[in-house]
Amino acid sequence: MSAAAAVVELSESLEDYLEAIYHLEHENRVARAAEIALRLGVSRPSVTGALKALRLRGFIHYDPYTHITLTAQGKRIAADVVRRHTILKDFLVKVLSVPPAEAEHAACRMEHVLGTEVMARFLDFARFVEACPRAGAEWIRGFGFTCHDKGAYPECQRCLEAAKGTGPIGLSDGKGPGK
Amino acid sequence: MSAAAAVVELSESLEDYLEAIYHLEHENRVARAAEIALRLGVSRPSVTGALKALRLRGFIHYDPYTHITLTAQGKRIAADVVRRHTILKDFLVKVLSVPPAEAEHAACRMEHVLGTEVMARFLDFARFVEACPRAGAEWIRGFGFTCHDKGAYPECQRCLEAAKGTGPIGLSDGKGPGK
DNA sequence: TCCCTGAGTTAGGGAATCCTAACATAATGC
DNA sequence: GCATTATGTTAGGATTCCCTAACTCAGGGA
Repeated sequence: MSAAAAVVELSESLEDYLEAIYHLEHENRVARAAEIALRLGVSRPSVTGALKALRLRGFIHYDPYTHITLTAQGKRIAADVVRRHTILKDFLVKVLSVPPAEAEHAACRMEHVLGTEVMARFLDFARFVEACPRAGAEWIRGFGFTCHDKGAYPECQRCLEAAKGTGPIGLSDGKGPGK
Repeated sequence: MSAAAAVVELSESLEDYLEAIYHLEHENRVARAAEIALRLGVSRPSVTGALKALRLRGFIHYDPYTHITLTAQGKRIAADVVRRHTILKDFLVKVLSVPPAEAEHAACRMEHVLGTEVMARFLDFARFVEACPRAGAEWIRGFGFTCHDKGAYPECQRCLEAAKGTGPIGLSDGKGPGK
């Protein structure tokens, strides 16, 4: 959209590499291939390949046997991926009460597939819920606690009972084939 | 985990094919390759390849030049994908007020990456919001309307103003690099 | 200084997914 | 029944992403 729009489409995989480099650069000032491999659970040759692809696109400074740092453009993209990740994880944890470890995992996947508009809604909603004095965090907590502590918000039980029945949302009753 | 657990891991791509076949079977009783290709925006040879992969895994009845139908197992998996899609789209539209077309697109991507637990939270939350007399649909609509009609719920404006500021959620102020 | 170790790379492959071009089959219309 | 058209398949290739095995390079210790 804007002039700052990404010229090159990044694959999910390359976004993951960029994100890892971003984190490692923050932790250690530079990223090293072995650490990237460890973090992403891939082999070192896979990292080398990805680094070449990222350099080709102008996202990292890199030459064989040198340390790796993000270019300005790379930093911008990586920061955006990290931002999306954080927004999604926060939403999952704070609004939907998904356990942090699972939220982390789900955010890792979701971060690559949602557009700017949808991301903005996730962010706004989470903020709204935390800020709204009419319902807000307390209200949400009523929902959240049901996942861990059925008795914490007794006044919410009635709503939850209703919600568990076949509501207007969802095709089935929620006991699909599972997986 | 259970005996009903998927024995074979399906790729996102194959899940999409299965989903398309499911819909076409419902619309036309049988699915045909050209329609699948049209629906998924791929070439007909790509469909042939996918059909072989799905047959190999026991998800469809299929022989060259014949019509395509889902096996019992295929139907189960496909129905689950469709269910996830519906839950996510409903959530995006009803809770986050994402425009239907965009919600459709986002749901298409999300449906492949979220586990059972997270899906359950999305479903429960949407039902809860619609069922809760304390806040529920009205409350959510206050949020939703802000996306389309700033003045509809004036009593929500204060919360929304607060939410727009730098809240506890999100790394940046929301004006990231965009994409 | 020289060698050893570990980090990084190249070489060579495999799986998944898509494509185009060309061929085979089925269905339709006269 | 036969030609035309639409549908479906095969052949051949490109891309992405990952792997293992083997080689190269750089830095630390004797």
